[in-house]
Amino acid sequence: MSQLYKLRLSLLIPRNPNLGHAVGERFEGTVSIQYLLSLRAIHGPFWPRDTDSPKCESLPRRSGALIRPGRGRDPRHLLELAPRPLCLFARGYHSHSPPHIFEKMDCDAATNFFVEQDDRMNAPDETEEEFAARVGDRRSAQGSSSVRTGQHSSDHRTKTPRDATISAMRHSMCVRQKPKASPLSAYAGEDTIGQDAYMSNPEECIHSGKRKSPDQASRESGAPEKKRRQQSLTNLTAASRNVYNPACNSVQTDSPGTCHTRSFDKGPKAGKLIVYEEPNDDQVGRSSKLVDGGMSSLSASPIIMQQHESHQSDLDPNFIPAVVTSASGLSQECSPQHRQAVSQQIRAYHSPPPDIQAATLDEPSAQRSSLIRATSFEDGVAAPSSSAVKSEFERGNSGRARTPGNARARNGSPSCTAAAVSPSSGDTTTAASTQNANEQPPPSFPPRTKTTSRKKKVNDEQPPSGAHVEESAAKPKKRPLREQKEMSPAEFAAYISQVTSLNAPKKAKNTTFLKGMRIYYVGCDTDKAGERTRTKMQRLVAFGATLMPTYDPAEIEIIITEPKLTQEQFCAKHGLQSVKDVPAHIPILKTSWVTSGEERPRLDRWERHPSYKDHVVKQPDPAEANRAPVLRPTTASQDKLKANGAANRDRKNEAKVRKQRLANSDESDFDSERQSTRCASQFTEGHADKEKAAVSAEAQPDLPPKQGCLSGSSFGAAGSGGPSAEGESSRIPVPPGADSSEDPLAQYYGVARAEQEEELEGYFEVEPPVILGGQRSHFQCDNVPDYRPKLGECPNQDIIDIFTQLKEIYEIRKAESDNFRADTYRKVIKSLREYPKRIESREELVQINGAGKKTKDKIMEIIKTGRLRRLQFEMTAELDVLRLFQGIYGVGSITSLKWYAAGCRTLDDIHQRKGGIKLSDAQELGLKYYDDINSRISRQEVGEIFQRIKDIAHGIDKKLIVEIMGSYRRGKADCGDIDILITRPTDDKKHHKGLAQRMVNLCQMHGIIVDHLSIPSNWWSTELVYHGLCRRDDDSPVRRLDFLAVPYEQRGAALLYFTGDDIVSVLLIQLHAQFNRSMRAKANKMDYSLNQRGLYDMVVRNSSKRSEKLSEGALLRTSFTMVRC
DNA sequence: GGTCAGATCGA
DNA sequence: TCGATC
DNA sequence: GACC
Ligand SMILES: O=c1ccn([C@H]2C[C@H](O)[C@@H](COP(=O)(O)OP(=O)(O)OP(=O)(O)O)O2)c(=O)[nH]1
Ligand SMILES: [Mg+2]
Repeated sequence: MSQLYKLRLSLLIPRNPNLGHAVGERFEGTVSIQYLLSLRAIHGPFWPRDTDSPKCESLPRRSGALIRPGRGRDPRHLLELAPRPLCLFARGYHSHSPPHIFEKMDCDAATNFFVEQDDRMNAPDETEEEFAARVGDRRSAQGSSSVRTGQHSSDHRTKTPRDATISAMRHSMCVRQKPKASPLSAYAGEDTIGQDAYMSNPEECIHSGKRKSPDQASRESGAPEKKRRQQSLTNLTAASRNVYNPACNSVQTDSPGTCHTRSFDKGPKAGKLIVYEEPNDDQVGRSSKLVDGGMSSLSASPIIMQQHESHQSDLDPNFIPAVVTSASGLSQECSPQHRQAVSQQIRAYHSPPPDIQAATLDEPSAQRSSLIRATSFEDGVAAPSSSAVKSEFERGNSGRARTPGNARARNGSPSCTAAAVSPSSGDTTTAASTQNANEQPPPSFPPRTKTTSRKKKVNDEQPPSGAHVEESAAKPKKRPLREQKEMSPAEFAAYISQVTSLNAPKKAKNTTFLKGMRIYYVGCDTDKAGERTRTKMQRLVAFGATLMPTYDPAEIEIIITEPKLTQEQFCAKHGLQSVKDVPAHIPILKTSWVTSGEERPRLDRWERHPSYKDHVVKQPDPAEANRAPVLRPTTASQDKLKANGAANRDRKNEAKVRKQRLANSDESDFDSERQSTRCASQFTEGHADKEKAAVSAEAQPDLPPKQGCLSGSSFGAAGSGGPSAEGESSRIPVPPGADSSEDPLAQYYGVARAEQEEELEGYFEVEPPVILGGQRSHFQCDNVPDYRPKLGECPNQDIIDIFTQLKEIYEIRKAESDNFRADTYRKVIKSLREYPKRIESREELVQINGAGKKTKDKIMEIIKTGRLRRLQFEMTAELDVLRLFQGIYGVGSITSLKWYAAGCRTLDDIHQRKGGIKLSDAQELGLKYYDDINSRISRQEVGEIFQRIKDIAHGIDKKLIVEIMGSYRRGKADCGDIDILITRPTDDKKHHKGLAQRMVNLCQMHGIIVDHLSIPSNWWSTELVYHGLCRRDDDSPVRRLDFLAVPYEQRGAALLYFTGDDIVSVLLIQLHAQFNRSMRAKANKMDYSLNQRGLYDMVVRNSSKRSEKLSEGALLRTSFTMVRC
């Protein structure tokens, strides 16, 4: 029995000016708790605004009211705004939406609820009493009962014939989706379209499935599929024990086109997926579609993903079971019984209309999809106040100058003016008139037209001659480290060294940071090298280090350990009495030392770490002091030596130095090195000061902060701040003097350690204001929803700003570690933004999702002291350079680091190939069009370009479905690129193979496409990815253009993928809200696999034990994607 | 102590 | 296989 | 860095 609540909701999402949606207003009425929950589930947690009426006891405070549909409007329209149903999952899984939602909304309830939702809301003219009387009694929801019965009710698969099912779906959709003449219909209009499209889906599938001959199917799937099959079989063999008999799955499809709801109870965030199954056509057409997620089903827009036929098409009946069998692999984690149980939960389900893909795809106007609206809604929620809204959308990325702040660091402007490359002349495209996609290969296969010289694929490779192209889909997967043979750390060290050395010759030159350094790494594990240990070792080797497998004081130069490893443990591992036994000349550093390279060619960061090592730390300062000195000398002998200098610890100095350098001009490596060294020494002093300051509480925050600021912010500041010090440092070589600083350092260490041990890497205090200043406008919090205490800024903006900085740092330097920390910060930042009031106590932090102990500590520190000590220490200079380089298309963290190490500091350096660096074709273009590519594109321009391309496409084949995706589809005010999805119905038995190429060729001829960034491996496929550069006209900037062609059956999944989630760009870094990732993670957790092609079931993942065998069979795939049959 | 999305393309 | 990108 |  559902409880009723009075609800006054305020829709916090202002209208999205780009989509012309008006969402706001208010709704007052009575609804059931389920309704509330469902809304919340869809739209994510919102802060309760009016706490007066809705008694949301059952709802966590935070999850309060979500919406505020228009006054007098049927709030249900909001459902139609829901982006993608599965969003729930995503939210539930990644975004920290309280799991309880899933708990409360069990599958049955959710499913039924959706069907009945009409009845759960009061009619406009209905009194509360009336409503209560009606809704209070569950059975009252008879209206849709028939539908319900057919669709959801039973746990057993409905026997409803396919047609019936479909019609039932339609019916349900109608009921549910189209609120009576809702004012929203304006944009809800798609529903109709959606329905049609939706309905056609299943039918088409079946159709195509049956229509296709097994032969054909197998042909299409091609070799890869076979391979996979073989592999899978192999796998099976290995794991033939636990057999999961699909036959046991009552859900089996005997009736065609049955929809199943699958529920999952794994983990706290369990949810469910509703799967639509095609008729069990043994040979072909078996496809499972992910209709949506539990609650999502309520949304008017379910998403359907169909598997590509080819995936299953050639699976023979026998094979399938086998595959399933392979699930035995899973059995270890998930017993057959369990799976069976789960599967039994599957019920027939009538999916709601899938407007999304259908609508969009079928309907040209890209804008009006509800999805967009939905998304925008989401977006709005996240950020905004009305004004905010605007900001949300408009601000998008535009706010932050795409031109990286780095630009300043840029000495020379990259000649961005380069003219577009003229289209290749002899294009076959010419022929491109309107031809239909034929089964048969085009008469003359279009030659690849890449302007740039590319040798690679010969497009024509796949002769269209009728047969064969493998569209395959076998996807290679990377094999988890754990699959590798088990080895002890020492063994692995030796192994990795060897392996690397074999491959090294090639790369060697780029990975020299640690070249020649004999490093002994000690992880936390002893017996066998775990994932972390392996990763670290690999990294060390990758950077050129000579990894010593065992602890041999005579051979070792440096010891690197994990922060967590205590000195006691260290000693125990090596049979030492105390760390003191470690020769003074061997510094014990943390892993971060390697990655913390400062500026110099070799990663210097590590310098700051010399002090850390617990062992060392514990030891009297002298010890460390000694080490540091020793280090230098050592380093002196080697290139890296420099880096080692204790001095290095201070990044600030270096940063400053660098900045100066940059400002002045590049200096030779030598100089730079020397400088850094000098600086370092001074730094130490600086640190000492800081330390003192820190120790004495914040009594003397000034000095330290300033330094920090200086280093971090601007030159000028630097000069004024720690003036003499820095100035001198750079000028005065600090020879042994540096050593003198050792003492101070020692102290610093002591203090620092305590803090550092926590894991924070050394960092200096920085003045938040300075750092934060420029970026603020880019934060979503800029505009705050009215329910927030203050408009314009989040109550915890300062914390957010600091965390944002940390996140950025980790992202730019992800090459050196991983990106998971940045992800964590992202989550926390998001949570903080959603938190309505100023955080004052640690207890409150419980509500900040994603914040663990360390994060909480940081937050508290910020609250108490106004700053995070550790924060920046980042050498802004280096960071700026890396960021600058990463602004070049095709250049990521690793490449930027290499270039930096090679001595490059500006784009001019890159141009000149300073240091002998090499650029790929794409990077070349990225450099050439640096500014263009890094600027946002107005919707207007995107629309124009898209229209031209679309026209061209339709000139080739009117049946081509060409739709714009990405941020444009989401309604963003500006776009980073132009994403276009291409597909084509196959009802006339024709396909779009080769048409994408013709599109590209024609676009080139028309001067729209100017160059290519990457070309599909096979043009003759219905499934391909193309990246290029285009421009509206000769006077317009060059823009990135992405084509994604997919088989018609996969359009749903492709749409889901390509539409993605909102992205907030901050200083060249894209921060995806992670919609795709989270949804995929969710699917994964449920033992499904979701990708741009569809949702796959029966994914077999290597289990620990099996891994051995598997690994042996090198061919082993990490997972098999099967379709339930 | 493992996992953190899953895929394509270039080199 | 790795790096970058979607 | 968090979570399982
Ligand atoms: O790591 C990623 C990046 C993107 N995508 C999907 C979602 C995204 O929406 C789509 C297009 O990518 P793009 O980089 O163009 O992002 P966008 O959302 O269009 O934003 P913008 O182009 O404005 O930067 O590809 C992913 O799945 N994973
Ligand atoms: Mg885009």
